[in-house]
Amino acid sequence: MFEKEQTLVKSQVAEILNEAGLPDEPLKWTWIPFSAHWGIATSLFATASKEAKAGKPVNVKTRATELAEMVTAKLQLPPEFEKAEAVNGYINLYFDSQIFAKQVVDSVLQQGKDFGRGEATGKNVMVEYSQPNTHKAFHVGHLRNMVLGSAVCEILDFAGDHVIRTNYIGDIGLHVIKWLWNYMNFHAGEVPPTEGMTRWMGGLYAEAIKRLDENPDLEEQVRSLFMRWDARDPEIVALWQQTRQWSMDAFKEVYDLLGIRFDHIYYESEVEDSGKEIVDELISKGIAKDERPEGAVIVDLDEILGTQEKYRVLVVLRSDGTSLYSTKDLSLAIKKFEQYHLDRSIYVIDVRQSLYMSQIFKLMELMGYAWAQNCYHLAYEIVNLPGNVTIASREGTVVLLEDLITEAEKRALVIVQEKNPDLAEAVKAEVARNIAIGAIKYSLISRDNTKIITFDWNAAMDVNGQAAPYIQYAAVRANSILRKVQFSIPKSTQVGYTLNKDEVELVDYLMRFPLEVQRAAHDLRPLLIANYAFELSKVFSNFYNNCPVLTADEQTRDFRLRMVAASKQVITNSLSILGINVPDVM
RNA sequence: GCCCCCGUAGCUCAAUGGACAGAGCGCCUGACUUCGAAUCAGUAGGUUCCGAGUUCGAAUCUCGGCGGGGGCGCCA
Repeated sequence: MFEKEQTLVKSQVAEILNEAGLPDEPLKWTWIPFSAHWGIATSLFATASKEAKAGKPVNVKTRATELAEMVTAKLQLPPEFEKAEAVNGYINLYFDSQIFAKQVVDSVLQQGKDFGRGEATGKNVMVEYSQPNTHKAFHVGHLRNMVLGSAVCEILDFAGDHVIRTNYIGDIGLHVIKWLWNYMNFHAGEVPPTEGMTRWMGGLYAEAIKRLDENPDLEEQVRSLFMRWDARDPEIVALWQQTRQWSMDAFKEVYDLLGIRFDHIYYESEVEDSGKEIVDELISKGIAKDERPEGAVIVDLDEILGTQEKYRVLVVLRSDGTSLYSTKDLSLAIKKFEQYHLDRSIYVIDVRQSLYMSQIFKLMELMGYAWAQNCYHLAYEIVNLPGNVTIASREGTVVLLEDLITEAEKRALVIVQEKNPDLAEAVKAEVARNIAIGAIKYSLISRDNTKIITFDWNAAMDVNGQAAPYIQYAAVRANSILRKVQFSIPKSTQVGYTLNKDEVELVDYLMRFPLEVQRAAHDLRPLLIANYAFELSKVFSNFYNNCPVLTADEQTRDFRLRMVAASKQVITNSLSILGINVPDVM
């Protein structure tokens, strides 16, 4: 925002340095910290350092101070700037509070829900996330993927990319065959209950694992069932289709509840055959070695690339000719680029698959696909249970998603009941849902992708401190003020009074949102938005406590009302790209 | 053995290579007749795991340790 004014001043500074015959060193501009006013700043250490390296006998620190003083003395500030200061080798350029505050608030209110949206980049970016396996249950480990992936999609979209949100359903593979085997032998004809379908599906899978662990001889039956699937035995295919649909129906409920959506859904089963064709191609090209029947079909990446213990060996087909995850992923990667004209393909997958992902990408490169370098593995750490216990559906150490959400809603409802007992029951339920889901999502997003999250019931549903409900509450309070004036926001006028520290800080934070969006998109880190939303809410809460709006004199009241409306808007926008709703009351 | 990630206040975590390392929780003390106290103000809490190096400047980059976690041929 205010790029024109900023660019003008920045180029002026560069010109002054240039005219003084100083080395050309790009300046890095940041915000001025520790100030009741706001503006932009840059240090001159880099320039001074370059001078010193060029042989000039200067002390970098004192020279930077000198330069900063020289520049600020010569600078012709545009009227939008209040003053320029040289401090400790820094140039601080202060904005004129009145003028900038008006501009910031005006643009927020003009742009509304689009405030912060970046210019269209014209880039097609595919983000694959969620990737659930049918015939298994959703648990909190999957939730991190969903929440992260979905937020990344919304952030990229908001930042200006054209995003294709994709899901990749694990609807076939050994786990499905094991489930079918258990169903056919011990649960033939049963149908899932209408409530808790994923629990039932997951339960049957865990049972299959248990039976097979207890009696390894039964593995033979599973293998022969896999062969029947491979031959597309009609009975197996029909049963598979039926049971797979049960899972898909259950998934849809979860996605709807969490407000998660997809533009395209791929299924493993649809890329299985084409994957095998690619394996044949790899063999004929001499990239893959066919060691069947004794061994599998493998690609020795280290041997091909001349690396050592880096890319290792990728198995692309089982020795019995059945497909693996890799078989299908090869085909899918190609299909994605063929179907959409992708500039970038992002895979949101947990960090344990880092080697595997790099193998797939590298193999694509070896096959001659130039786009391989535009594939990116967005790795995130897993969610553990207390005591470093890994969540595993086969171990039964899972916290089911439906249980988590149900419990969170229950707890949220108790609080709503206590804080706001007069609300209609339906409203209470709606509010509780927004708070519960917001709290869960925020707890997963407000940690960096590389950090392991230890799941804890209380932490996941935390409604105190740095958590979604705090942020939602700030927006709700803003909304309450606006309701008092029937949501009639005064028209834009000059700011006719001196803004205090809280007001300046509030406008400062409002202004930063578009930049935070770009940064979060660039780094693929929703955490940055989560932090920003909290900081903004905190600043707004300060403003709320210290700056009376409705009882102020007219001039003050009018601009403060506009600040309140703008704050509500930006808080809402920032939570919105994290997939968190803001209720009207709570 | 090779590779990746993490290590910051008692706990959970932040911090585009920049000015004084910050929040939340917890502890203690205050503020509701006041636009909603799910709030706010204040107190206390640090050898940023250790050691070198690069740099004008390092929690951040490089190297070497220590501690924890993960990955490495037919699971996904």
